[in-house]
This record gives sequence, structure tokens and C-alpha cells, in this order.
Amino acid sequence: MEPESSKAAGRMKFKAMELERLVRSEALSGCQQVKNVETQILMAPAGGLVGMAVTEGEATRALRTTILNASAAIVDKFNRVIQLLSTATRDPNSSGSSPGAGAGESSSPELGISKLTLISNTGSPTPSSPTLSSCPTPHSSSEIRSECSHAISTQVTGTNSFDSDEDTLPSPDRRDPASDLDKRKSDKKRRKFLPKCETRQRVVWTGDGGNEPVPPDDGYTWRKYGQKDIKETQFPRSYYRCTHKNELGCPASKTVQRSDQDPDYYVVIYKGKHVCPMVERYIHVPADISNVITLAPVIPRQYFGVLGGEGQDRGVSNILLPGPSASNIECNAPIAAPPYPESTEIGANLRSTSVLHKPLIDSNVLRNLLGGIGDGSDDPRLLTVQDQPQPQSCVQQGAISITTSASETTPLSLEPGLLDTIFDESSEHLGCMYDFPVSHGEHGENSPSTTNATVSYSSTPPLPLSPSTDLAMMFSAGSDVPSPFNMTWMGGINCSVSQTRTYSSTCETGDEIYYEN
DNA sequence: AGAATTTGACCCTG
DNA sequence: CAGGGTCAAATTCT
Repeated sequence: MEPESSKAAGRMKFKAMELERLVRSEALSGCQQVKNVETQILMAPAGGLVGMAVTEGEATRALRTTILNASAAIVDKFNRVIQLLSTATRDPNSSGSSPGAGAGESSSPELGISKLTLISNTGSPTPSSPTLSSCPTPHSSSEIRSECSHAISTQVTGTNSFDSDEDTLPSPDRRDPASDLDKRKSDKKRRKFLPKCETRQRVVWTGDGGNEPVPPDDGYTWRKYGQKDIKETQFPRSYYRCTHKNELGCPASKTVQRSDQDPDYYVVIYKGKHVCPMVERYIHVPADISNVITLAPVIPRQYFGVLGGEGQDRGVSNILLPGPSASNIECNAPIAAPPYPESTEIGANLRSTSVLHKPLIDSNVLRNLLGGIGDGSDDPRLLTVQDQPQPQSCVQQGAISITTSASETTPLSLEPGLLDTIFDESSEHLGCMYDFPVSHGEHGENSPSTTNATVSYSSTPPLPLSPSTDLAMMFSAGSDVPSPFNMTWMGGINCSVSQTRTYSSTCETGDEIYYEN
């Protein structure tokens, strides 16, 4: 009986191996295709994407952006598949099986290193499946490997090579000829280079116009341990490690460098994962933010996409390009947008284009609109245009814009940085949010003039925007928070998805407007 | 005084 | 050997 069961087990094992090999092969070849697309886009004439952002039409640019975003999405999927496979092969129950690889496989998984690298380490890909090294890329930042290749690779003219002879100038004080001192020094200074580890790259938009000395806080405490002028870049790169490195042995570190092309941006590369808790230094944002929420202006869609810059094929755009390690490149921040108009309180959901005052919508009613708890009114959908204390009259002369907004706060227990997931989930919510038609009141006409589906989130540090969303982005901020970019979060991310429609209507004080949920 | 940052030197990798 | 990452003394900040 034993031989039979072992036979069956062997067959199953073989099947599993075959399957895995197949998936790996598919994933890798698909990945290579994506990579090729990306390379072609990058190498395109007119200086690649960056140049095109300036010279080509909006449509072309949008198309290219779409392709790039699609690449990112695909690669992300691949990575997930690969990660799943790796997890599966890590299963202690199937230990020793090391499907498809034997010895080579077992060595890599616990490192949690880049998903795609994992594959290349398996040692026995199918003959047709390209190895990682066979995925050529001239662009290091979007390497298929996401090992510690700190490829900010901004490229701008101008050289700061003035420090090149630094090493050749020995400091007399430090260059003690005493050999034991030298020895001690060299022992002390022996580099503790970490093994290749996972990096996550992030582009942070500060919108500060280059004035802020440091990029926004990301919730962890860091100790700066170095700064370096990087060749052919305008701004130095700063090196940080977790403050708790010594006491808790937290291995996390990061490098931060301001983008040459747009000083509003920082490129932050994270290395290692925190084993220390995030310090709760932030104001808590209540789950129900409808009372305090401020609607910041919608950032027009055209400000999403690839960064503009010099006509280089390895400019900042390179940072943003979704390479095979796209899941590690978490965002595609908005291009610097023109000054935003003033934000409007959500209490002023009825917004007039022609009068100065803001008719109010009771926040309880608003909550009802949002599917919240009722306030005991007969019909929560009924809104009555009310006068504000001042100014005196609520008579709307001519058309007014009625902006309705529904939102849903989705507490997501995610670690910072998992933007893709957040927006994946967001879009699901969008599905249910999309329809909340407004029927007009007794007076005037209601016709949707604009519809903006918006995703808003509140976070500190500011979360980068998703490149894949086709939604206009709206930031929300509490009234006690001065800027949409200074919103707060602790641990999770309160992600609100909302749709805003603007209607034109004519109404007067006392008019009733029905909102249908 | 202790923590954090700055900065030149040192070390490692390609 | 150049470039970039890290170390650690010196300096600044709190």
C-alpha cells in the first residue's frame, strides 16, 4: 500500500511542479513583454516620455501613460502570482519538495526579496522562460530586480564632481600611521553592507515648491546618518535609518532625494521593513469625518501622469515608470498643478455660482445621504435650502450649482505604502457609490453638468496618488488641518471614495430639493 | 547632557 | 578607479 500512495503523491507532486513551472513561465514571459513595451516607450524618440509630455498631444501622452499604467498593473499581478507561488513552496508541509528547483528554491523565499528575483533563483526555469537577466533594461530604476538598486537615476545636465578628489586628500589627523589604530579604525569602519534586500520606491509630492527642507513625514522616526552629493544631480541624497535601530534592531532605512526636474517631488527609497511600532504622533481622524470634512478642490485629471522634464530617457519619468518591480513603485504622483482654488466646506454642498452666500445642508441630512444614521427627520433625502445667518437672503438669482456628494470612509488596515491595494479596494467601493441620482426640486431644472468621481484619503504622510485611477482626486482635510497634505492617519488609512455631481438649478429659499440615495 | 545632524573619511561594488 | 553607501567625530539642536 505504501508504494501506491507514494506513487500518487509523486504524481501529484509532479503535477504541481508542472503547474508551477507553467505559471512561472507565463508570468516571466509576460513580464518580459511588458518590460519590452516599457523599454520601447522609454526609448521612444523625442526624448522619451518626458519630452513627449511637452511636445506631443494630450491624447498621445494619455495613451502612453495608460500603457505604462497597464504595464504596472500587469507586472503587479505577475508579482502577486509569483509571490503566491513562493508562499506555496514555502509551506512547511511541502518542505523539501522545492518544486521545480530542489536546492535552489529553498534558499530564497524567507528573504522576502523581490518577487521576480525569486524566480530567477529557482535555478530551473523552463527552457523557454526567460531568466531575469534576460530581461534587458537600460533603466535601473525599473529594474526587474528590486534589490537594493538605488536607482534614482535622475539625470540632468550639470556636474557636481567637485568632490572627486576628496578621497585623495588624506586628513593628517585621521591618517594615524600607528598600525593598530589603523586596524582598529578599519575594524570599526568595516562596512556592514546588508545583503540584497527588498526596496520600495516612492515618489512623494510635497507641493511645497521646493521650499520644504525635508520630505513629508511618513509616520516613522528616522535618524539621518549621511548625505551625499550624487553625480549629475542637483540635490543631495540623504540617508536615514530607523531611530530604533539600536534599541530594537529595526533594520529599516531609506534614502531621500529631491527630484531635479521638479523640486516638489522627493524620491524615497525604503530598504528593509520596520520591526518597530509606528509612533503615534498624529491627530486622529475620526471615522465619521462628514462634519469636519472640507472639500478641497478637485485636481484635474490631466495633472496625473508621467512627470515632465528634460528630454531625457532616464529622467524622473524613469522613477515613475512601472517596471517589473512596479509593485514596489507605489505611485505616480500628480504633475505639479496650478494653484488650486479655495476649498469649500462640505456644509456648503449647495454651492452657488452666482451668489455669495452658501446655503446649508444639515450635516445630519448629509449623513443620511451617505447612508448613515438617521436624524429622525421625516425624509432624510429632503433638503431644504436654508439661509445662512449671514448674508441675509438665500434667494438664488439665476442658476446655482448644487454639488452633491456622497462619500464612504473605508478604514483599511494597511501598512503605509500599499497604495495599489487601497485603490483596488477603493474602486470596488466606487461601484456602489456611482449612482445616487439627484432629482430636482419643484423649481427650476436640474441637469447634471459635471460629474466627478473622487477618491479622497486622509493620511500622513501624504499618500501618493494612484496612477491607475481614472478618477479625479480630491483630498479631504479636517477643519483643524491646514492643508490637505497634512492629513493624518494612524496605522490604517481612511480612504474615502465619493462621487460628486454638479447640477445646475434655480431655486429660492424654501425650495425643496430631493436627493435620492 | 543627550539627541540629532553634519560632514569628511573610509569602504565596497561594479 | 569612480560613485555611492556607511561610519563616526564634530557640531548643532533641544
